[in-house]
Amino acid sequence: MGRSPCCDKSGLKKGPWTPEEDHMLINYIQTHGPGNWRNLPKNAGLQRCGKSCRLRWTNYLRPDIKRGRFSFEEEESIIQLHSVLGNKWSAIAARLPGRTDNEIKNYWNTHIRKRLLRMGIDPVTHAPRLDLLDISSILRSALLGGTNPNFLNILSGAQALMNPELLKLATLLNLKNENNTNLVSQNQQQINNVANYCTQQQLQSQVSPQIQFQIPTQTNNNVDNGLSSNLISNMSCSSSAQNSNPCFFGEDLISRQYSELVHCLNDTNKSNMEYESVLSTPLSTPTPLNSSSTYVNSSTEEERDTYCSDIFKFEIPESTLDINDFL
DNA sequence: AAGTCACGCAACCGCTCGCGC
DNA sequence: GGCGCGAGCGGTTGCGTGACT
Repeated sequence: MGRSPCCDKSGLKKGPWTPEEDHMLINYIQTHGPGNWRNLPKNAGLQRCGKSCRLRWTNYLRPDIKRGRFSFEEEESIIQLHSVLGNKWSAIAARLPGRTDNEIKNYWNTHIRKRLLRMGIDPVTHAPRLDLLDISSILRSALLGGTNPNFLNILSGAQALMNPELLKLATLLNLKNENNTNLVSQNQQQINNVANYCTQQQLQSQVSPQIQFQIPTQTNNNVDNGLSSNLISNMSCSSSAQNSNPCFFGEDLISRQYSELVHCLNDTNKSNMEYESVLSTPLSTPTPLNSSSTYVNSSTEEERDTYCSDIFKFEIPESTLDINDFL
């Protein structure tokens, strides 16, 4: 079955609408209401395709359309909705009063998409583009005890892409390794388990759109239940992700690996005091994704970049990581 | 001042879906 | 069930404009 043209295109005008055409269309719709787009141009005296009239009305002339710059709240909503709905622009527009699907689509393609790419976030999956960073090698370097004076710098560079709890763990291990060179040889297998997990997680995260939104809650002081459970919850996908993501990583394996690791760490410590002090220190203060309190509508594009970077960023204050505090 | 380039956005195109016959 | 049609949706295009050289 051949596709019939939406209208007879001969003699119909294309291109930008003139103010006169807009006025004619508005007048007609105000009198007769929208609908029956096929006959509307003829009845309104417009030399336009009905489809073109509908688009002009729905995307530009409709009185309830909100013009102007997108607010941070709207931008945040778009990102969140897009992570769930994908390129369903009409569905996203339905949840943003006054915005059209076309406008949202354009804004996504010209602003948000580019910003996410700059941040190393895949705009399709909303996952960090870990293919740009060999995290497993960084963690291995830390976990296997290679004394790397630039380790914290490496972590700092990686911090925008990594799970904050992994950073804490790797940082901690690096520091512990400096203090106890026997740790590696004694617990090689456990450490390798974690490193291997990180490698798998790195691969998984490239197809898991939910991971980057697993903003952690405040770290629990309890080493065993706090670190491992919090870390596990962040490494694992959300319940919805578990249902949809075939790559979901079972919690049993993660739990076992981290129980082993935490047990290993505890064995090497006479006291948990310094360990807990590390964990209780606010290494990260992630900005809640849902928080709108930090938004300023009049902010510049650069400020938005900064804000959006902060969504995925967790600070590691140098003072917090003063090695002397741990020794 | 003129030319070039990059960007943003309105509009178009082609496809799918739903409904009535 | 098949067909025709209208409407809607998502991807793409092309023009206007401002920045840059």
